[in-house]
Amino acid sequence: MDKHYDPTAIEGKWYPIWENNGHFQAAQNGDQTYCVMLPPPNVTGSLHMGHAFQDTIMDALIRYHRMTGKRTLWQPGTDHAGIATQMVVERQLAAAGTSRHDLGREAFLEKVWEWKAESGGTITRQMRRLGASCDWSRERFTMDDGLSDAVKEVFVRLYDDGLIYRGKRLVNWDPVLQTAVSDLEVISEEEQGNMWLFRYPLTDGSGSLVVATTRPETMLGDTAVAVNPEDERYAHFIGKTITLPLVGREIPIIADSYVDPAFGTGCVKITPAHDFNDYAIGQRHSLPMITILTPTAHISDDAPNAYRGLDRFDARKRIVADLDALGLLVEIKPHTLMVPRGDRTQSVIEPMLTDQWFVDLTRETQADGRIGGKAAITDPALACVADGRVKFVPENWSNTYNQWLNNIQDWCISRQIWWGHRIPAWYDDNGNIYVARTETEARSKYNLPVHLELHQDTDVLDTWFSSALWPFSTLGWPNQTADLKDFYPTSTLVTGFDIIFFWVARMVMFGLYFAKDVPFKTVYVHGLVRDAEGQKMSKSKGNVLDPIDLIDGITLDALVAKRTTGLMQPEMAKKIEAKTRKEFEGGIPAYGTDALRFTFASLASNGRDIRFDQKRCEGYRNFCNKLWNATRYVLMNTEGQDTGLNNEDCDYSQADKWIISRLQQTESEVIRHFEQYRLDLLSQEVYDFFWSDYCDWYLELTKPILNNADSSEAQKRAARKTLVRVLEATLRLMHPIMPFITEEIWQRVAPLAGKTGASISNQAFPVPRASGICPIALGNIAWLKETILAVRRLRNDLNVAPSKPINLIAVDATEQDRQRLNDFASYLRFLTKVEQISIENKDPSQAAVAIVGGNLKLFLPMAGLIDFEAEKARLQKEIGKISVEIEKLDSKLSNASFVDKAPAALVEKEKARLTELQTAKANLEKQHAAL
RNA sequence: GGGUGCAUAGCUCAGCUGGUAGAGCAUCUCCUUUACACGGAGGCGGUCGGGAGUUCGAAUCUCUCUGCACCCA
Repeated sequence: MDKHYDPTAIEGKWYPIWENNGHFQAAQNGDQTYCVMLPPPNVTGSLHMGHAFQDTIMDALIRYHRMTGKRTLWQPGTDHAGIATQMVVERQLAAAGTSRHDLGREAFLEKVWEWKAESGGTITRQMRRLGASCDWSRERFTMDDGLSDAVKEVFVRLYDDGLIYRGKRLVNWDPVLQTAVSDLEVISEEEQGNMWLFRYPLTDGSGSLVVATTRPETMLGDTAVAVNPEDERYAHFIGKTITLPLVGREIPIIADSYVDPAFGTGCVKITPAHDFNDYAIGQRHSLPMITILTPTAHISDDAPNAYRGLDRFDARKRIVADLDALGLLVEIKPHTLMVPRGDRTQSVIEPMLTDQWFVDLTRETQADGRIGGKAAITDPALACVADGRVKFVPENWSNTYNQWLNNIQDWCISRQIWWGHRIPAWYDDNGNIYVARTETEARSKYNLPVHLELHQDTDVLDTWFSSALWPFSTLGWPNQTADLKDFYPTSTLVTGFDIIFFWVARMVMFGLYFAKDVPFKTVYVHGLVRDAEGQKMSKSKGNVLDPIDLIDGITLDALVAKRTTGLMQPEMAKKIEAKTRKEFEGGIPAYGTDALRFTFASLASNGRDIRFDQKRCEGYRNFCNKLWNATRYVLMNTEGQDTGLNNEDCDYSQADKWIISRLQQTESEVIRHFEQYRLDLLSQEVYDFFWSDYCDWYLELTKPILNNADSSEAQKRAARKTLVRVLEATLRLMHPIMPFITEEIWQRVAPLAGKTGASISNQAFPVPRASGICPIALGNIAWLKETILAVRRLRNDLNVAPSKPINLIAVDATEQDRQRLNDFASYLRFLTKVEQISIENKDPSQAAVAIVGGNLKLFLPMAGLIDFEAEKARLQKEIGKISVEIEKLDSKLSNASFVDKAPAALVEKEKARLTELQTAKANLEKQHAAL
C-alpha cells in the first residue's frame, strides 16, 4: 500500500464493479424491505452541492439497510422539468435565430428530445461518482411510456371522479413564458416603488374620492371603488358611483371589510381581473371582470383605444401623465411593496384571468353530491400526518405541512408550454370537453360520431403533477405489480424543506388517493447547503461549488473561469474573481468522494442549514488517510501471519478486550444514530472511535506485545486477531458513509478476519454483542490512559524531551494500583518512554509529582534538573484548579436539600469525587511544602 | 399579521428524557519515534444572547426581551 491515501487511485474502479455485479439491485426475496425514492433531478441538469448532500444521506441510509439484510431498493430516475427544460432549448433556438413558434410544436419537441439525449445522463453519471447505490436497472424518466400512462390514468380518473375541472380563474401568469405558473413558482420580494394617489370624481358631480394604488395601469380595468363599511369618512359615499377617468365607465362605490382604513387613503380601486384580493371582492360583489392585458402583458383591446398595444410599464407612464394633465394626480410617494416575480424568468408576474385546469382540493362535496376534493384528497393528506402514518424528521416540519394544507387553494395544473404531458382532453368545435386516455377512447367513452372533429387540448400538465405519482408510477402503477406490493409504501423520503409543498404534500395526496396508502413512512427533511459565509449558493453570486471539483480538485484559475463565465450580470465577474481568489488560494485539492461524503454526513444535523467548510472536508480527507495508514500498520503486522483463523488459542490482553468492548459500544451508538437519522452524531462517533480509541490507543498498545520477543504466540495471535477483526468491523460500520475506501481496504483485510464475499456492500452490518463488553478491561484501560496522560503531562510541563529516558516512582499505591502498575508496565514504559517503574512507600526528594485517582502519586525523579520555583508554580496551578472543583462540590454537598432530594447514587458519586479531589489536593500541597 | 428555527471556545457546530460544558478547525509549545507531518504528544481558550421563573440543581424546561434567518399571508 502507498504511504498516502490517494482517492483517485481507488474510487474509479469500484463503482463499475458494484454496478455490473448487480450489488445495488434489490434482492429477490427477504422478509423486510427498505425503499427510497430518489427525488428525480432535472434530466438535463448537473449535480450541485444540494444533490450531493442529499444523495449522501440517501445512500448512507440505503447502504445501511442493505447491510442489515433487507430487500433494499433505491429507485432512481429523472424529471422532465417542463418549464426549465423548455427554456433552455428556447434559448438555444434564440441563439440560432429561430424560435419554437417558427419550428412548430412537433419539431420543437423533437429538439427537446435531442437535447435530452445529448445532455441527459450527466447527473446520473455524477451520482455514480458519488457512489450512489441506486438500482440503475430500474431507472425511470417522468416522460417515458409507463409513467406517461400513469399520468393519463390519474388525470382521467380524477376527472371522472369530478375532482379535476376546467375553469376561468385568476392565476399567476408569466408574460415572458406566456404560461400560468403555480404560487410556488412565484417569488415575492420587497422592491422600491411608488404609491400613486388619484382623484376619482363622483358621477353626480358632488365630489370625489382619492384612491391609492401601486399599479396605476390597472385602473383601466377598475370596476369599483371600495371603502371599509366602518369608515365614517366615506360612509355617505357608499352606493354612489364614480365615473372612471380616462375610461368613462360608471363604477360603484362599495363597502367591504377587506379595506384597511388606515392604509393609503382608505379608498381602494378594485380591479378584479388583475389582482387576487380584488378578485375575491369582485366575486363577493358580483363585479364585472375586465381583462385589460394581453398574454404578453400589453394593453388589450378591452381598454380605451389610446392605450391599446402599449407595454404595461409604458402604459403606466402614459396613464399617470394623462391623469396628471387632467389634474387628477394627487400625489406620488415612494413606497416599498412586494413584487411577485417568476422564479425562472424574473419577470413581474401578472394575475390573469384565463382558462385553466384545476385539481379540486377545497370542496367538501360536489354539486351532484359526490365527494369533493377537500374530503377526498386534502383531508386524508392531513390525517395521515396527524395519526402518524407519515412522520416528519425533524417532526416540526409537520407544522409547515399542515399549515399549507389547511390553507390550500385548488391546484392549477395546466401550463401553456409544449414540453410535458399533454392534457388528455379533447374538444369539439362547440367547446365540449371529452377526457379520456386517447382520442379513440374518448370517442367510445362519450359515444361520439366518427366524423366529429376533435382537437386535443394544447396545454401540458405541471411537472409536479407527474412527480406526485413518482412513488407508485415508478413501481408499475396502475398495474398491481409485485414491486408495488413489495415496496409501496416506501420507507423514507429524503428531501429539502423547499419542496414540502411542491412535492411532498402532492405525493401524499395522490399516493393516498390512487395507491390507497401513504407514499412513504418517514420524511427526512434536510437543510440547504450554503457557502462558508452562510450565503445561498447561486450562479449569479458566483459562490457555487461543484461537488465534482471537491472530489477531483480544481486549479484556482479553472475555478475562477467556471464561476465567471456565462454570468447574467457580467459586471460581477471582477468581484467574484477577487473573492474566489481570496477564499480558494491555491485552488481546491482533490479530497475524494469519501471525504466529501463524510463531510456532508458530519454536517447533517437536524433541521439546520449547513455552511460548507472546506477545512472540514480537509479534516475528513485526513481521516481517510488515517484509516489508510492504520490499515497499513495492521496489514504489516498480520499479512502472512497467524490471525487466529482456525480458532487457535488466543490470550487476549486487557487492551484487546477493551477495544472489543469499545467496538460494541460504538456499534450500538451508530445503529441508534442511523435509526434516528443523526448522521452527524454517527460520523462523530465513528471518527472518535477509530481515531481516538483504535489508532491513538489500541494500535499503540499492540506494539509492546507484537514487538516483544517475550510475548507468547497466543498473546500475539490475540492481538493480531483483534487488530484485524476490529478493523474489519469498523470498515463495515463506516461503509454506508465512505463506500470506496472501505471497499478497497476491506478487500485486503476481510480474508485475514475470516470474511468472504465479493463486496463489503453486501456484508452484514455489525451487530453489537453485550457479552463483548468487558467492564474490567474498560476500567483497566481507563486507569492506564489516565496514568499515561499524567506522566506525559509531567514530561511536557517539565520540558523533558520525549526521547529522554526517565524513571517513574509510584507511592501510596493501592493493591489494585500495584497490580495494574505491574501488569501494564510494558505499556507504560512504551507509551511514556519511562525506563524503570518502582513502587515505594516514601516520597522521593527532588521529584515532580502527578496524582492519579486521588491517592496514587507518580514521581519523576529529577535530581539536579528541577527548577524549584517553576515546579512550585506548576503545583500551585494544579492546586488552584482542584480547589475550584472542590469548592463547587463542597457547596453542593453541604446543601441539605441537594443531599435530601437528589438521587442517592448521584450524591454518593459526588461524595466519592470530593474525597478523591481532596486527597489529591492534600498530596499536591504536601509536595508543594516539601519543595 | 401568522408560523418555524437559530443565538454555546477565535471560526463551524454537537450537547438525547435537567445531574462535573464537548468536537473539528484555528492558535501556542515540543517532537521527523520503524502506520500516518494528510502525523504524534501537550497546552491556551466558554459567567452557554439579556432578564425572570420552575427546581436541591438549568446550556437543557417555562415566560419575556433583544438580534438574525426562513416560510406563509
